[in-house]
Amino acid sequence: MKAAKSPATVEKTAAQPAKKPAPKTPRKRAPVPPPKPYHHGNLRDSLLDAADAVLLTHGASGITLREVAKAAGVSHAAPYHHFASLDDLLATVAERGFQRLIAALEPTTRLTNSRERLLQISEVYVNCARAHPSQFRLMFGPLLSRKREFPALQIAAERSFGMVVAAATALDPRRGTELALLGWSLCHGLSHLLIDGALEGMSMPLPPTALLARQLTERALDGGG
Amino acid sequence: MKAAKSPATVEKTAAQPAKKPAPKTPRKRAPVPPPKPYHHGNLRDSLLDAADAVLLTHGASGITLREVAKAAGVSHAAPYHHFASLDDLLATVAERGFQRLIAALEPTTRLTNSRERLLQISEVYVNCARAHPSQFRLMFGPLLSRKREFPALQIAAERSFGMVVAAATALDPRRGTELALLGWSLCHGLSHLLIDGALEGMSMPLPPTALLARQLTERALDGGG
DNA sequence: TGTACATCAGTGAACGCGCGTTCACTGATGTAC
DNA sequence: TGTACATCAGTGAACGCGCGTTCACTGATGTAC
Repeated sequence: MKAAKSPATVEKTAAQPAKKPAPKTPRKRAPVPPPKPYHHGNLRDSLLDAADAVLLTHGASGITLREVAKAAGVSHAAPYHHFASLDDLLATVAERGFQRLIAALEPTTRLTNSRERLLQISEVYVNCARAHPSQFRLMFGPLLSRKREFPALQIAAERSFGMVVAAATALDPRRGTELALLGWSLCHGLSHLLIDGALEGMSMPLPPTALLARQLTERALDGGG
Repeated sequence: MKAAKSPATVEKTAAQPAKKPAPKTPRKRAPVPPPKPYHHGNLRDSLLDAADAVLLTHGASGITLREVAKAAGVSHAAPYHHFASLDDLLATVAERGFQRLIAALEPTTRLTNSRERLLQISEVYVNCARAHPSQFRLMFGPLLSRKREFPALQIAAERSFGMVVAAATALDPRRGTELALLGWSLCHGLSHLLIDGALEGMSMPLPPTALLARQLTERALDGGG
């Protein structure tokens, strides 16, 4: 890239002495138009980050190829050099969601108290869903049923569920799978009810949402009725 | 309505003696082109039924005003004489979904054993979701967060949750709401995991899906760990 | 170090499509007289 | 019972829009010599 081509640079070096010196602050605030190289360097990752941002701002239904490309600052045809299709991109976004969940669950593997481990997994799971609701919906959306077409998504999804099974099996070696499914269903349902607004305006006393996951899981472990 | 207007009736009574008797089967299979009156009579309900059918055949993402109108056999502008917008129609479809759930739950109210009542509610809930997965997704979709705009939807949703609360309160008068939320979350999450295909190909032994709801709820009531 | 050239990774125009919604219209219905 | 007329409930054309995807292109990069 030849810097001399930029008009802003030319103005600053050659033409500056001829100008009146007064208004220099606005010039310094935006010194040079963004470098904006023709080749992006790491557009694939940038597109995935942009997709996360679009999920936050536009919701799960507002995520389109064109919107993601716009958020990444490239033309809407550029993503096709990195993803075969919109579904391919979305499956990768979903996969990263599961990887984010796995990373958030990772600290719980160091807990030796199996019961506490399961309780913390519950908290993490629901907090994750509440922090990234649209990504959560995408992770369990229509693409999950087609996970055979997206092996990386399948592996990440299985691995995250495997962490729940491992904790449940540590607590109950004989019926760990069933206990895992109980805990997973409970947290998954609570997450959905919370992020879908099903509980809002229900005119009934509920504990603070931040405590719900632990509280309900405790009750399920201790016996509810 | 005047019965004499129907051509089918006329054929059967007056014109029958004059006809040759041989080929009567093809005539009777498709006796007359459909009456297709200009005025439908009960298009509003027909559109709602058509929407249910579209949900079954095209899934939750395939339900559009035009598709519903086509399924009902009318032009795509006709629904606007009965619904203010697509969202208005969809909110009514979702409301009918909750009403269907309420109707399915109704027999459980006659059970005197509170524990058995809660167990059957679990079964009915998950079976309902599995029987009508797309409708289930619509019921808890984006419109539910906007239930203030659709009072009938809000009332139906609250009433269905109220049935769970009533059963849970009968079992545990002190902490009924919490128990209801536990049971509801558990069944809601299990429903989602089942209909979204999250459990498929998970390479782990699971009990038959028809038994899962009761089994997991039993374990939550008795204590899981 | 320079040059020719293949390859990569962008651009922007264009494609066809289905969507929700609006509009002027028209056929059917119900009612007052 | 007939007739005039307002109202209702359809039709079909048209609107603008955003979508995923394709295409010919071009600027940038890397490599062989």
